[in-house]
Amino acid sequence: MLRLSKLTDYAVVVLVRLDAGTQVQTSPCIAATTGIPEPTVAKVLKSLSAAALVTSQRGARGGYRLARPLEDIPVGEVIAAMDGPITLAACVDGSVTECESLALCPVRGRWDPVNEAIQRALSAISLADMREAAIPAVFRVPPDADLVRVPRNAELGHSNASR
Amino acid sequence: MLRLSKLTDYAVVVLVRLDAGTQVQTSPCIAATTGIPEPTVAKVLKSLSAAALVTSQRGARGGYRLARPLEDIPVGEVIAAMDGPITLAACVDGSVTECESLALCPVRGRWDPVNEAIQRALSAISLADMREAAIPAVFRVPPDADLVRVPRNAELGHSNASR
DNA sequence: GGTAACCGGACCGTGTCAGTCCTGATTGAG
DNA sequence: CTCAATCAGGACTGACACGGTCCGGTTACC
Ligand code: FES
Ligand code: FES
Repeated sequence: MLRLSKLTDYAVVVLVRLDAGTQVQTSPCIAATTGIPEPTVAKVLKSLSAAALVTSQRGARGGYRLARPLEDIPVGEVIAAMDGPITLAACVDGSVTECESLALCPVRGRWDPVNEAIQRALSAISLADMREAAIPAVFRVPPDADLVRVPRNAELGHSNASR
Repeated sequence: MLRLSKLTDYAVVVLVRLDAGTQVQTSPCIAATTGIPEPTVAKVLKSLSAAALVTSQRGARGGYRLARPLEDIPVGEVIAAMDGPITLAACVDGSVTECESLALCPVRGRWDPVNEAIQRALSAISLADMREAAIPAVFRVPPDADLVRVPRNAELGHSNASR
């Protein structure tokens, strides 16, 4: 259904959450304030760090910090960081691979304009646009509260309640 | 990787192929001229028929025909016919379902503008645009040749040669 | 009536993905 | 100096959607 992976959605949530405050934030802290399971948050942060969207501080009192302001992060870049490059079909860009019966395919390489249009649309929207849009104040996290360190064994209450 | 399903790619191939000639074409015939396995072609045609993109003629000497000229078929409609409605995340449009921890999600419903941008990009490109683009003449199928009926047990030679 | 083609399902192997866990490497705090 | 907190990177597993195939039934031409 042309659906992006759930990890990408989490990445946007984490990045927006990371925007509050200038201090580094640990993955357990982010997990607690977003409701996402902690191992998953760690995984997302690692991918984001590999893509240079966040900077990491190792060691005790370490954590993550935004590498760039949200305004400079197009949503397409987040998708590319999590799900790999945006390629609708197997035969876009210069990749000649994959398509086995490419000698017969009449639309060989014809997905390129479509792919390009999507990439352009995804580059025009930044994470700030997604944050700025009208969100009920209830959902907003206070910028300075909840930034206290939470112990690793904090009760999150999301263990097996959903499914 | 934001990749669309292979069936959708096949659908575009089949639709472009169906544009040649005004007569109805059977699925074995299309399968032979495109190199796609015949049962798969039948499945694609069925989905396309359900979406009213092609019209079907039952009975002997039956087959499929384009319901509209290629110019009037945006590629987004084909994707919607094959992969369902275009919904990047689970929470777009009015669907409040799926998102379990929606009370915490800070980007609730914020994928809507992104989704909309993609839909607009996908609606602006028609199948004719994908066909018209420069395709080497070698890959073009002669418009009137190969339109002869092929028996169902024709040797296609794609059984296990590729993998 | 026979035959050729579509119709609408069900069916199953395979591959990808979400989620978890474990073992290091690094750095600040005590 | 020692320890604990935290990130880094990979391996592993179960769930699930997807690609692909097949079957009985129906419709229309010959
Ligand atoms: S889909 Fe790649 S050549 Fe046809
Ligand atoms: S992804 Fe749907 S509410 Fe967050």
